[in-house]
Amino acid sequence: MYHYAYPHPAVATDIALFTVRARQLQALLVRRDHAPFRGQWALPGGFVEIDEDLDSCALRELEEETGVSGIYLEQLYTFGAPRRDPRERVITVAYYALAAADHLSIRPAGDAGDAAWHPLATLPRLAFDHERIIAMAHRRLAAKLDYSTIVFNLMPRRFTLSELQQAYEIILEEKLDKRNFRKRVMAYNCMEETGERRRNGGHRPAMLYRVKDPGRIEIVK
Amino acid sequence: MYHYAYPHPAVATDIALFTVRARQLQALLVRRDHAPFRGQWALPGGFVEIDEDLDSCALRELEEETGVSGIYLEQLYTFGAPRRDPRERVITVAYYALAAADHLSIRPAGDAGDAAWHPLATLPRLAFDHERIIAMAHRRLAAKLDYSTIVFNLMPRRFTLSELQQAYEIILEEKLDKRNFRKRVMAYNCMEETGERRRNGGHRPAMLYRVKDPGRIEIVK
DNA sequence: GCAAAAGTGTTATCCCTACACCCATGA
DNA sequence: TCATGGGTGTAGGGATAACACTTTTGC
Repeated sequence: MYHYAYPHPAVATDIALFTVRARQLQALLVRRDHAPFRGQWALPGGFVEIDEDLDSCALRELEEETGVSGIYLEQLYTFGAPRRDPRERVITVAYYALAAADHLSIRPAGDAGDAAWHPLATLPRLAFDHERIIAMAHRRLAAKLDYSTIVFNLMPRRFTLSELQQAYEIILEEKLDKRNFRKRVMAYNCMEETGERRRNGGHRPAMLYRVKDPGRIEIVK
Repeated sequence: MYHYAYPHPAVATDIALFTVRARQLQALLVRRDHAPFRGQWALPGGFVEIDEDLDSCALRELEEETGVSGIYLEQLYTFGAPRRDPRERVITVAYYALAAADHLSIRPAGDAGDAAWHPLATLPRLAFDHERIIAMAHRRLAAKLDYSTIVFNLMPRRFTLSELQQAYEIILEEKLDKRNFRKRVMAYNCMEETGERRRNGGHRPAMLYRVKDPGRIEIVK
């Protein structure tokens, strides 16, 4: 037992991990197998350990509950309404994360009985205030597309310009002009041709690009 | 005594309240009269009560420690490095706030033995990681000037366009062109002439403006 | 009359937008 | 040969940036 002279809230992190799959923006959800909200879908997340940094907690929880690691992660907002968790006062530091859909192996483990991608357009009812967290993360991501190169965190190692454009269109929920789009992303000067092309059905193969320096992502514009 | 099966961190809020005074961006600091960092300057703030919303906590602490109320407040970032407070694990949800310098009466009270404005250019050594919080709040404020009308939260009820321009210049740390500036803020269409002018030394008096709808602030652009 | 800030328009440049056709492939 | 997505350039319009002189006051 741990005791304190004043009541302390519990602190957790929750992570909205996004990817673009099957031409949809999808979030990784886990099915809860404890009360409250047992059986319902929720964001991966959990309580902060007493000697653990917040970012580390988010990464650890994501790894434990879903097997996902090595992704882009950014703090989003802290939600602390007094009754957002029926058990006790829980303040959650929400994060959002981005990953490429390809060979990201989802391994359900830990608290989570199940982990799966869900399109944002057809989310089930979520536990706690997790719909709000996802909505805010989506807004933030869409805003960042306009002034940063954050989008490359959603792309696989090699990708075509059409795939990149699709990612933008799916997140922003609007069509973009192909020629203007290409001019713009080329001006970022952070991609290079691989020289290889992808053959993909009955049409001209598309050039595959890669990010020049995957670390130096996030330049504003 | 309150006890828990697992250790719980303490949760606090800290508030970086900015104003523009004497042609400088200044932050409101309080002098600590308890350990740790006794006698050093710090941001106003304190622990979240168990049934209290985070925003409410920030407003309450600001009021208790400085007497300031009725201002613009926005959540900034949550800082939770394990040893940022030597007493126990304290996670702080940082806010920033904006106020007009005029008749904002500072009343030192509560935990704080003293409260005073300090120019960001000449901050004393601060307690905890409060320098980082102020630096991040300044960056956020500067960024928001470019795509919102947040600046009006720093202006008194009536102000001149030169004063408004000075606020921009002080926060952005760059000179702006007078004619272009006026075109731009007039295009926001959220100010109106009061009809009165301010005589202020040996030159032509300046028109005083007011914000049309102080509530409807924050429109992006 | 002189110093000092208030006030006021026009022009050039750059960026963004709109827009249509040929190319390489698989069936 | 036809259907499909890949790939390319230019011209017009709107927004932004650069720029200088007159006005009103206090001393």
